Amino acid sequence: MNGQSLVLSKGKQYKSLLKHYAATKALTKTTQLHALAITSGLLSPHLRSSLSLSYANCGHLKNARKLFDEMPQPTLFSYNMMLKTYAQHGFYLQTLNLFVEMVNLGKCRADNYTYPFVFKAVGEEKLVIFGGVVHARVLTGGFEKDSFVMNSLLTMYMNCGEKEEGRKIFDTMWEPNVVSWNSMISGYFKNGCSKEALGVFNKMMDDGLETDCATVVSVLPVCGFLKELEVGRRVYELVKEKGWGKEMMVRNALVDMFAKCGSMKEARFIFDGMVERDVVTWTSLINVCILNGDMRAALRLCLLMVLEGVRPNSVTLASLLSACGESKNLMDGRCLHGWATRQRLEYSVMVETSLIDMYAKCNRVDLSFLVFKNTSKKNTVPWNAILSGCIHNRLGKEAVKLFKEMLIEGMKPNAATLKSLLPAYAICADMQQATNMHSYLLRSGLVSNNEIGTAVVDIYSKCGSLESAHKIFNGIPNENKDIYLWSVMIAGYGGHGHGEIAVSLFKQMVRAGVKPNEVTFTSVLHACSHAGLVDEGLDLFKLMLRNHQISPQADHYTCIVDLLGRSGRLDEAYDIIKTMPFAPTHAVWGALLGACVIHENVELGELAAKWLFELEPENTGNYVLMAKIYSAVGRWKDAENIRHIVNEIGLRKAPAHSLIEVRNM
DNA sequence: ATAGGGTTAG
Repeated sequence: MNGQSLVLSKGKQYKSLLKHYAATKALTKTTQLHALAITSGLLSPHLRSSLSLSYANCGHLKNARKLFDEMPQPTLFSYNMMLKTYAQHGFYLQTLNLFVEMVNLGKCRADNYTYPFVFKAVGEEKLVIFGGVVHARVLTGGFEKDSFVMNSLLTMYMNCGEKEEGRKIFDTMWEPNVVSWNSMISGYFKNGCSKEALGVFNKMMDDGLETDCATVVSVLPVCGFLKELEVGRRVYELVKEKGWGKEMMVRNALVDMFAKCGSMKEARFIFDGMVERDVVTWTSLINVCILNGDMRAALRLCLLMVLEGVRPNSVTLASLLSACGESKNLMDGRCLHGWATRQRLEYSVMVETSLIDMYAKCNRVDLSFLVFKNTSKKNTVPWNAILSGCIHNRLGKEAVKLFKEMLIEGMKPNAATLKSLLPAYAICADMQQATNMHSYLLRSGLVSNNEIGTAVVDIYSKCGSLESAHKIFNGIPNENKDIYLWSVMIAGYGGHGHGEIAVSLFKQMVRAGVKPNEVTFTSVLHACSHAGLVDEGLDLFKLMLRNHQISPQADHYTCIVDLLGRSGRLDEAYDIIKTMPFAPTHAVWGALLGACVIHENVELGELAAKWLFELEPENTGNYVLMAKIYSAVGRWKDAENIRHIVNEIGLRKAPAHSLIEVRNM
């Protein structure tokens, strides 16, 4: 054997070895062979290609790219493999960069394998403009009949939020297959068109088209969202008929669908019938408990999950943490924070966001900031969370400051950012800042968004400029005036003592065919009580009680007690409290006590105070008010006794809680 | 070698 043929046979041997290493993801062996190839001078372009592929499969992207770059003329296959590797590992921008390099430098023509990787990356990065350019290349390149290319193009548009474009691709497709149909279902659902998604599925069934596992996995979340239990059951029948019930994904989707449709029995039946359960199965069931408000059961399931050897992921923790926030359950929230740390999940964006949100909702925004400080700040979601956390704790100035920092960091605010931020300007009530923000919104074109428009009206009202608020209100077309906008405008006038205008706006709203809800009634009753429109308020309250779609809440009773109490009709106020269908809250008794202070009524004052001392024994304000009544009527001794209690509470109360180190949990 | 599916935070 001469030298030449020895090299060739060695090269062949190495190539087949690398094929094996790539399949078994043997990184160490790949590295060893790489070194051997260098030292023996056998590193040919062909071997580089095999080595690159092996590194790629082992997940060592750096070396894969290095060897790729060392190839004098990478083949189309090598390009495609590199693109695939980047796309599979979530390096979408690198995918697109390499694609541009490959096409623009004229190195290779893209083929039917290239485009799906590219469209995947475009869809994930939501670069729809770029996607359109690649779309054009697909057409000029004559790929419009390739089902893989066209399906990936369809999904790309759906992932970019362009459902109309996606639909167009589907409608003009040469031969839509089951993947195309499934993509339409999931695409519509992702874009908030659940009805259309269900329509696509029904059409598939009616036309007797081919369906598969992915079809049912796509349509089941739609059934759950729409609470279409009957359709969900039909899908379950289909699953049994086709024998897809062994698939974990199908079973998980069934558990979730039945749970969301409120059929715990069927959800449990599927769950219990599963021999193997993964983290998604458990998370789905945990979510069911959370939905039912049973945190203890949810935590018990966590324990069972761990005992079965299934580890939680960031979704599991995010669900549990957000439940703690909703129920102001700081204790469990902190334990879960510790669990997240031990599971090395605390630096996942989703967990960070839920932690920020949970602490803020538990009124511990100091801890939210501690978590936020350690986030990467490259994602808008944690920013939005800390902004809404500030708002929840009425830290308007801090929110505005954070927003400015966010802009400086180069973050792009989205609609959710502004929704979180805008109440800050209403809290600050600083006209200058509000005007600046308004012009920012006008420039960004976001004012046309209904929710944002409502927020602007609210800001101007809170800043005291009812004229500006009303001008914007009038500028919104009548058919776009929804209940939120009306409520804000009514509350604006009510808050500044213009009860008559508030009531007349309320009547206008009803005439315009917008049904008042609990919030509108609170606003208008509040307006009446501020302006002393006692009978007007009583009439509205009676109207509300007669309207059976609206259930009177504690807020409404507080308003009406305040209204009657301020005008001196204390006995009537107490009569109303006695008719309440649920236990009066501290706010209701507080309104009565406040009125008793104004009108120096000892008897009812003592009654209200008795309840208040029981409901919120630590609130010194109640004792002070009662002392005030005693002093006013000359019962100095009683007043003195109560002031004494206030001092005792003050001494007993711990000093302001110190910042607790979360990291030590 | 290439396309579609399950839990989820602001």
